[in-house]
Parts: sequence; structure tokens; C-alpha cells
Amino acid sequence: MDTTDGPCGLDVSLKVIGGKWKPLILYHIQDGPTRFSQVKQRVAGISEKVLIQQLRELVAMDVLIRRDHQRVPPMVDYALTPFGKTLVEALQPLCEWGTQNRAHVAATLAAASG
Amino acid sequence: MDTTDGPCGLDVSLKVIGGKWKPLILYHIQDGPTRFSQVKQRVAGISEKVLIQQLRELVAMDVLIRRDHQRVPPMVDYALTPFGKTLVEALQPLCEWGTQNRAHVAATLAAASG
DNA sequence: TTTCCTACTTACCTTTAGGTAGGTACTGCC
DNA sequence: GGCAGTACCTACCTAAAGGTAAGTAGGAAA
Repeated sequence: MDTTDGPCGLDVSLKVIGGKWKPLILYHIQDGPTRFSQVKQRVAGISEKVLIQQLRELVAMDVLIRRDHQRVPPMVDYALTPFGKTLVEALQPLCEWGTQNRAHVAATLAAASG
Repeated sequence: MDTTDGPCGLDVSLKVIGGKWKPLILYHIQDGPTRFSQVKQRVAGISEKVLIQQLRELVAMDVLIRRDHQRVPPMVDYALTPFGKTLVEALQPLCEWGTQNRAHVAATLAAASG
């Protein structure tokens, strides 16, 4: 039974969307090309450093594409690649599950640890 | 536009299955009650400390149920709750996405960072 | 009485993720 | 010359996740 290194592809998915912010970033970019400053605004609470870091990783993984409009002041935007779109689709059910069970999870956590 | 704290439920899902091991643990438990030692065996590479920790968290979040058979030597097993089953179902697409794109992701990562 | 077995617990260390505070480049405008 | 505006970068720090190695409980078997 050699199911050792990832029988189910979840390890791969988690490698791509793992971390605290990536899912949120993807969510806020899915409707079309979005400027850096806009993403920063929408994903409230994220620091610039971390945002850029995550964006770079997503670009490196072919999930996002970065477009530099060569202007001053700088004008850059990010958009989903076709590959990125398939990921966002696969994310939908989990997304809905989370939405439906937000209260349940919150309540369970509150009961358990507070 | 107040999409600040999680418009999409992914933040909730990630809170539940976040971390390096939980998806794998869930995967290996989904077929029925599984003893601690069996999980440890199947999820190769995980340490006892971390495994117990993750199992406890999953139990606390009502995803797993722990059954202590009150024996010596100890005999304990873990199984999905109905709630946990809905989670595993929502996880399927991402699971498949990962399986289908394992090569692509690996190649992209290799090209980018190595 | 010692050993075995299993599911844990504890103390400690390393690695990684994330956060803060500042700085840089470049051009147009005043 | 000095400032505004945008997308970054750098150095540093903290917190959390994860890993290692040891120990504990307690009845059954030897």
C-alpha cells in the first residue's frame, strides 16, 4: 500500500494555494486583471511585502500572469491564466462548503477553545 | 465593498484543513474507523506529536470522532463525522485537480526555482 | 519483577510564515 | 529643487508550525 507521497492530489493543491492569503488573492483577481494597489485594497489586512511575495509565487506557478504597462508612476496588473482558472473552478466547492459552514465552524471553535 | 473578512468561504475551509498534514489524514481515514497506529503508518513521514495534535484539532472541529475502546494496551480509533464527510466531498475536486496537475505543478516549480 | 504494547505527553530545537518600518526608482507637476 | 504617485525591495523581528527524542500509564504475559 504505497499511498505515501500523495495518493490524492490535495498535497499538490495545497502547495499551490497554501498559506493564509492565496485563496483570498485568487478570489479577488478572478473577475479580471487587477492592479497591485487594488488587490492590496481588497485583501484587507495583508502587508505589501506578503502580497508581493504571494503574487510572485502565484505567477511562478503559472496561476497568475503579471502585466507591466511600462508607465511612470508604475502600472502593473495581475490576471488568472487559463491554468489558474481551472484551479479557481476546483476551488469552488470548498468555497461553498466554507460559506455554508462558517457558522458551524466558528461555533465549534468557540466551544472548543474559548 | 466589504469583502474584507472572507466573501468566499475558503478562509473557513483553510482553517479546518490548513496545515501540512490534515488533508492527508482525512484521506486516509475516509474509508472507515482507523486506529492511531494505522494512521501513523499510512501518513508516512508524520511524527507522533504532530499527528496527535492534528487529530485532536480535527476532533475539536467536529470533523473526526475519537473512540476509545478502553483497553490495555490502548485501542483508539478515529472516524469521519457526518460533517467531516461533507468536507471530504467538497475536497474531491481539488483532490482531482491536484492529481491531474501534479506534473505540471512540479515542472513549473522546478523551472522556476531550480 | 521485568518486559511488551499502544496511545499518548513533555521539553526542547529548527524552520518557515508572516509582520513592521523603512527605502528605492522614475517622471510629471508645481 | 521638491513633492506626489505606484510598485516594488531590504533588513529585521515575532509567532507559529513542525520535528526530535525522550518519558508515562497500566494490564497481560513471561
